Amino acid sequence: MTKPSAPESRSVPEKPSIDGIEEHWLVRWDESGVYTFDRSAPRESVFSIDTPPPTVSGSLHIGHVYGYTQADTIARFQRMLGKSVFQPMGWDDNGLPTERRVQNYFGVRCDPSLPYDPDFSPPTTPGKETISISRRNFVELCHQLTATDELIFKELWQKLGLSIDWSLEYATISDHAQAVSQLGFLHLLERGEVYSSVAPTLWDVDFRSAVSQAELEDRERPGEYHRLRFAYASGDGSVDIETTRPELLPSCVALVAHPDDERYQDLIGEKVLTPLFGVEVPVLAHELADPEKGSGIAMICTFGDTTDVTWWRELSLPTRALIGRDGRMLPANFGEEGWPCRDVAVAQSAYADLEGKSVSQARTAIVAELKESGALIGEPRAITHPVKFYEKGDRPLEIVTSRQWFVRTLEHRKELLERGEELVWHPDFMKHRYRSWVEGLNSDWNISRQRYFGVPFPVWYPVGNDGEINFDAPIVADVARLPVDPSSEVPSGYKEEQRNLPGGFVGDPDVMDTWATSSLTPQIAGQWGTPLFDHIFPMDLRPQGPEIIRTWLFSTIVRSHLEHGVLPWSNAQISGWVLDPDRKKMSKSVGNVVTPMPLIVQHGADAVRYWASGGRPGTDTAIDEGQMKIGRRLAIKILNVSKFTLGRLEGSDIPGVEHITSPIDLDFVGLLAQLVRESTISFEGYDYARVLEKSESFFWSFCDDYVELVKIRAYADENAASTKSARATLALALSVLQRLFAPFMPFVTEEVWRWWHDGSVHNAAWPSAKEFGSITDSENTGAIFLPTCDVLAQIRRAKTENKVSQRAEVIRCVVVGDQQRVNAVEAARDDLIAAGSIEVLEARVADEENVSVELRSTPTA
RNA sequence: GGGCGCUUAGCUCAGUUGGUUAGAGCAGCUGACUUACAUUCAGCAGGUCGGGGGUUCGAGUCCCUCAGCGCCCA
Repeated sequence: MTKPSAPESRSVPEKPSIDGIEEHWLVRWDESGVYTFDRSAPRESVFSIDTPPPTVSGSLHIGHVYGYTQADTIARFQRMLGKSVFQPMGWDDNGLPTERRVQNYFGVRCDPSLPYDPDFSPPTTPGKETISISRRNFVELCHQLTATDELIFKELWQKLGLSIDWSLEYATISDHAQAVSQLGFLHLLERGEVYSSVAPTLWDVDFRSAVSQAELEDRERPGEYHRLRFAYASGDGSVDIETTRPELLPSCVALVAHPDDERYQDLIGEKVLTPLFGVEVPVLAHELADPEKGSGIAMICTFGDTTDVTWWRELSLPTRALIGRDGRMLPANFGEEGWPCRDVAVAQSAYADLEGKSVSQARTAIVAELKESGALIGEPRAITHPVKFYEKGDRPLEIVTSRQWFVRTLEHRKELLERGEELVWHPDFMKHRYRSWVEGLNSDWNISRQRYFGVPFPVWYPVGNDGEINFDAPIVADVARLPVDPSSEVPSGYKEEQRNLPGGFVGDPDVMDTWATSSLTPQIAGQWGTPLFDHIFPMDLRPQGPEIIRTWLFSTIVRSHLEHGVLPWSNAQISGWVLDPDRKKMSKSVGNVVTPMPLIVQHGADAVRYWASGGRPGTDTAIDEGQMKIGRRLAIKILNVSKFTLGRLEGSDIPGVEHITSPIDLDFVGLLAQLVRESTISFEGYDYARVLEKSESFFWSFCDDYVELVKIRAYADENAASTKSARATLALALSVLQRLFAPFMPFVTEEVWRWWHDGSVHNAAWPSAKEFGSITDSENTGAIFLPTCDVLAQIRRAKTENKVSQRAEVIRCVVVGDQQRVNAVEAARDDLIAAGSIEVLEARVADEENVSVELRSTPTA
């Protein structure tokens, strides 16, 4: 612990203020490296935190302030416990949000077919016409824009007082991060944990990119059930199905009903003909067919939704894919292999109306055809149903068949569930979110994205002499060369001239899903491969919001499990939502998103942190400027009481704990010891909010009761034991309270701490029992101080009720009560007399409990 | 459809393994310029703890059930 400085170097400002202290201490902290991680610290004395880096292209959000502050209180507590705290900050810049922002900000579009233009510079404001630029130019703009965005974010985190070691700053699109990401990929490839395959893929037709299960969301959309009549292949009867996607009829491969559905028992195993196209398809049974839905029998198409994919896979059905990557109907080849039908000419003519049309145009067209043919029974029936969307997309997802890289997750489901149990969740119930997500996984993790600003796959593929690309034998990059860009670099053993030619090679054109890189933040920030990594990994804490459990938290566990065979962190602290002042969820579309900087400027960082620290893990909190005002008031009170208390200690040495001898002081310090003990336990259990609440309540009692009781005594004869006792107690309590508040209000506590200490409060030791010498809290703790406070309150009440000043003199005060109460009053007699301006104080034992107060002059009421 | 969480004073929230008369802050009201602080201090008032049922000597707390709100998964 930092020793109090010599009295002569103690300096308490005449008129202390919290204005300007933030700028002052930010500079000093930076200069003196208060938050610098000690790389020499052994793992057991390190506390490492894996904060998910924000996407700087996103907007500054008060939710970040909320969660990051909560994690920072833990970081600061651990630092004060003596741990070397590894708390880096990064920027998650790769991926779609940045691409979109660059497109809008500069008015450009990436066209990978264009050559690089070294002289290109974007217009200062986007023009009317979108400018097409090469991939490399586009990526350069991404870097350029994120660099400026990063500065704005960094300023916010610093202003908020996050105790980050900025020398560890990282970005998920840096060369280092790319190398880590590619290395991680190659390791998975080597072990067969990642594979490429042509498979049904969730596809956003606007973004022209694959999307993973984790990026899906259901949206309720209006739709129409169309009742279609399928004739039996035997020619002997028909069955009606209902579908919201009649345009997929030409890619129908089967009908399906629930195995227990009595209506269709006889039909299962039979064949039917699709209307218009005359394609013979089987009627099958599967549990996922919902008897309640539509007519209870559904058509399976390749592919209308994810259930189709499940049926297709589990029932081993053929593929007749008709939706292209642009969302338009592809050419169909009825009569050719894989496209059987009764009459090719009829089928082709029916399809001619659909080919090349968008999904919705094709629907209109086929409905007209079906109507005409009589296969559409009745009018379409309007319904509302959940439709799968890419979370950032505007049109329903389609499912296309394409080659993608997948990380194996399904076969590790059991182990991943066990990892979820092994992780300590704060709050505990958040683990259900993880469990239900893992249990509901229905596909391996697709990590291919057909985008530009991301980490490329470090592989090429050989092109055979026949011009066929051999995807099964990828040429992997040498580890020493990472990061590589296969679109501009050449695999060893080849020459650039051989690119895209028979006998040569092609580079993998895709980039990785952002999560494929973001899931490696421990490895990126911890500089995997260097000794640092072993000092910080596995990490201690992952703080994050609840909305990224299925993405970030999950994918990070997957990577750590597959790569290292351990959990990436031992604890996960899940914050709640920040709601707007009316307790509504904030969203851009509603326009109620609150940006944090103005709040920090107006109320001060300590005040905003006070508000954020009041939100318990997993608990939603409304933005409450009232709470921030209370926080500000608390900061000012800390300032003032520190000034006052230290003023009492001026001109003398600060007496040590051994000078605490007065009974009420001993009792008060016992309560303080209790507070410290409980606070430490709460903090160790990640219950920072309780620490703040308890400390705050104790602090106000310290100010309003203890200080009021002893302020006269602390002024009295400097050499008297009672004076020394009061001064020692004041000093100890102040020192402890300043440190208890330090994780929450780093600026004001640093300000007041430095008035009497040389080092930073943030490097000071967390208060502990040993500072209290032989004074401990026990069952009887509070037996003197608390009744004394009660008596004092009764005296105050009498004065208030009689509308006189609190300084008004009491001629006579009689306290009656049990023996303990009488003992307390006797023990605190001198302090009570001083604080209450009492002339005669009597205390006697009685069955009843009462305080009678006789004032000198009672005003005529 | 399955799951999780929440519901306590006008507002925002505490309330630990069941245990005196359910707490705090804010807002409200009434007072006091009290030499650290009026960015203060003292005091007052305000609740059948969402509804119903149960276990118990005793339930805000445990169990069942219903309702509303929020979220997760399918």
